[in-house]
Amino acid sequence: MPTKFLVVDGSSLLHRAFFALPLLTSPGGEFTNAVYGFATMLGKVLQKEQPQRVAVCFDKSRHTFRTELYADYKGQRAATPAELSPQFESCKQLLQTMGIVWEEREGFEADDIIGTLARLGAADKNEVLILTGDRDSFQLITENVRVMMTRKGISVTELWDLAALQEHYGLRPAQMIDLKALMGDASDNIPGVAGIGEKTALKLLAEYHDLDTVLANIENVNGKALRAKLENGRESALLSRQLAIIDCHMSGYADLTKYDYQSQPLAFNQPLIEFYKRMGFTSLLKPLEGAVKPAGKSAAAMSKNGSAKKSDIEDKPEPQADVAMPEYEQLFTPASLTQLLAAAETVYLNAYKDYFAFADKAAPEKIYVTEKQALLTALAEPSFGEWLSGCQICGCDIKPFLTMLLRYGRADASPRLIDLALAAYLLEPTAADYQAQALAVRYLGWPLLAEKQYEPAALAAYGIAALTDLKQKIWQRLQTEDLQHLYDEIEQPLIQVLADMEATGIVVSRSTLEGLNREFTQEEAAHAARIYELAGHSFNINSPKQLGEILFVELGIEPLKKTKTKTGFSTSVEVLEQLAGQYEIAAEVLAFRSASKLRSTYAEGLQTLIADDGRLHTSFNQTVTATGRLSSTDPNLQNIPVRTDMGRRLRKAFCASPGCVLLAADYSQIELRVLAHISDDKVLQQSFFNNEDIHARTAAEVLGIDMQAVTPEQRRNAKAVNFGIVYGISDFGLSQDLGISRAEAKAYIEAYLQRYDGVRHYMKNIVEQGREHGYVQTLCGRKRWLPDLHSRNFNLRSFAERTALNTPIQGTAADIIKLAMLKVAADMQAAGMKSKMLLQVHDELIFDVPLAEQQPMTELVRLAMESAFALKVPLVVDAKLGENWYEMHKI
DNA sequence: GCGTTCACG
DNA sequence: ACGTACGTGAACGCC
Repeated sequence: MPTKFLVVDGSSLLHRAFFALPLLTSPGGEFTNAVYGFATMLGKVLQKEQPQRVAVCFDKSRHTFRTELYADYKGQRAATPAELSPQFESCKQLLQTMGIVWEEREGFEADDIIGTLARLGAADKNEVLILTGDRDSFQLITENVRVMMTRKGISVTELWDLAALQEHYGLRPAQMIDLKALMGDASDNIPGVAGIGEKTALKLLAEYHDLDTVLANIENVNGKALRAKLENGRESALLSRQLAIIDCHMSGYADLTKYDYQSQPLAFNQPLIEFYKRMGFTSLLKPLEGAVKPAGKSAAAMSKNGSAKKSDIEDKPEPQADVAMPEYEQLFTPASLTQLLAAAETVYLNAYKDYFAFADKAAPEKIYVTEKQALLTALAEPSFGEWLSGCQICGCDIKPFLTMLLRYGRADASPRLIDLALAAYLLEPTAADYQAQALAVRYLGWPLLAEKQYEPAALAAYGIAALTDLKQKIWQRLQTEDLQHLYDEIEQPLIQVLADMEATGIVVSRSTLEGLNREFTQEEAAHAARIYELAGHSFNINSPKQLGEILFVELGIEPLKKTKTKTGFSTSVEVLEQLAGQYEIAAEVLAFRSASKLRSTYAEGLQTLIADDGRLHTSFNQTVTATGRLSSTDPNLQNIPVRTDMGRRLRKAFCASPGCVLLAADYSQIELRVLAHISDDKVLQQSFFNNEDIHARTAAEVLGIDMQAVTPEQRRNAKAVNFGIVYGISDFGLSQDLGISRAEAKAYIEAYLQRYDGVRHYMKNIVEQGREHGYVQTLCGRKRWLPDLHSRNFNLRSFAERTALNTPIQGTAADIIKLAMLKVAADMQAAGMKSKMLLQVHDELIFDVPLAEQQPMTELVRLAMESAFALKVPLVVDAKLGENWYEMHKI
């Protein structure tokens, strides 16, 4: 029985599929159309042909032996679209899950590997089938080698063998090379003979059989013009022939057994199911309906009728059950860790829950795991800290470990850091998970784990095992995406600064919070009592469902709005505010809610997180936001109330250390200044050069009046418009914000854009740019991918367009303050300041400052922040000093 | 675990 | 005609 060997041109098929199908995206936002097309085509052929061996070949880079021969080979070819490039990686993941081997080699094209494999595979009367999207491989056809080519997009495949070639071209396979040598190939930029196309070339080959004979008989060729063309094109034809010949004798492919392929029913290939789910290929999961699952939760569901429910497919990815865990040694006295890893220059670190896994990069198979408690004890060992400070740590999200070192014993620690989570964040800032296991799934094609089934210690070790390959892959991607400098110059150095801030913490007065708690509780009770009185009975005011029922059913108030899911009545502020004038109960609910929020989230909530040192140690997350901002959790110290006085009084609890004051330095209008720079809008820029009241100026411009004549209300409206511009304005949004009609809002926006022409152009250009590249960028080059700019869904597309407008502005502001933090930290160290940076609140930095350093710190911080980044307009910083975060006095 | 609400820039 | 402002995190109710 002869073997059937399927050899696939991966590069060609992906290109084919990419251009044939609309730009599809996965739930996670990755482009998927090419992979989808590839998967369906490959699936069909595997099904139909049942090959015993399969190999998929890819082009490696543009540089091949053909470009050595002829620099312009494929020279005119457009760059691979940004939406396609990442799909090659996804495609390789697909192949891995299917157990299919793929090949690529520097200096060669996919065709050369295909040719080599076809030659070897066809030996001993075995059969080879080449699946491709172009005609280049026709020259490889023999008795035993056939070519299957996709046509009409990807829906139809046609089979080419010796007979088909004879019928269509009247040629033998080897003559296909000569055909190309004569007629050239526009898509590969093979010149051929100028002025000779397919018709003439075929005629010549019919008469003279091959190129050499044609060239030897030029004088016999009919037609003077044609003879001249051939004479002039002789060299070009010979070169073209060289370029057209596929190299069928590459080394290293002799062992074909590595391509042995075992087809597996989808239901038994959990990694493939995960992959399809991740890609959103629901149609490819169809075969699962009615299929029997191998094991796991769904067994019970199937026992009744023998078929899995449809919901099994639509559920979240079901993780793989049986993955081999690496071996590791659990150390309960990790002082020995110092000895075990003492010689390591780079240490791999992976934390999972309260377990920390370590390994020496030079011998990564030896993994040690310790529990957090044991590690904390070990921190007291001087040698441990010394060793750590001298080595390099590589892992995912290293900051919590560093903060721990700084907080518990090793205040001097500053190891060099390679944080793959941060690197991956730059590549895909909207991903949900940057743990090593998750990155291994996305970047290495590892199967999704059923984490519940494993010990945390084993999972910590499992992540370690991925780090070597992840480092390679992610660094490579960082280079090709041109994001390395953001990692080197911003994110990586920021780790240490943030860890210092977290370890330091901010003093919070428990007694102040307790006092406020009593006050808020009283306030809350008073409003609750009045609400029950008005309602006629008591109920849970905090339940939007119960409240809606009381207001809009029992009391018969006309409902203004439904909740998003349309399951109930909306009781949001905007609704209640509209009702507050007419119904006392609405006003009371608003007051109740506000007191309730201040009590539960702040007065009580913050107290639970005060540490033994009397301070709050927040965590700044560096990989959460889509724009590059930081976020803060446990507790969130970036949303401490400020807008109402009642709430603002919470800030009295945030105090300077003894003998210190707090210094707060915030950027004035940083986002509008960034907009003035990016849009190059001269009116906006002039405002900042003149240090004007920016909102008053906007009102004056839009209304065509004098700045001095602007009323407070006019200024307020203009402010809303300025905010709207930064957010990616819509007339609806503005009308909601200002409580005006859409028509009025629209007129306002139009008037604004009349005066701010640069902004109008920015809004248009940035969306176009995003559509073209697939992403938008900040001034520092931070990227955000926006596949929905191509969506045919109006909603998704509009959202993406507003995001395209906002992200460069918000993200650049985020870049700037990060740079400022680095500069401030460096300058403080250089000046030997004892002050401490405590908090970052997006456009504001808070410091703990010894009394003696008030003056120099204020100057240092202002200077560093204002000079952190050179925009076309000045950056202006307002600074304040005070004993606590409430009483701050401008300086 | 998800939806609603509301605190911040 | 579509249904909307950008970016977060925490508490709470409810299933």
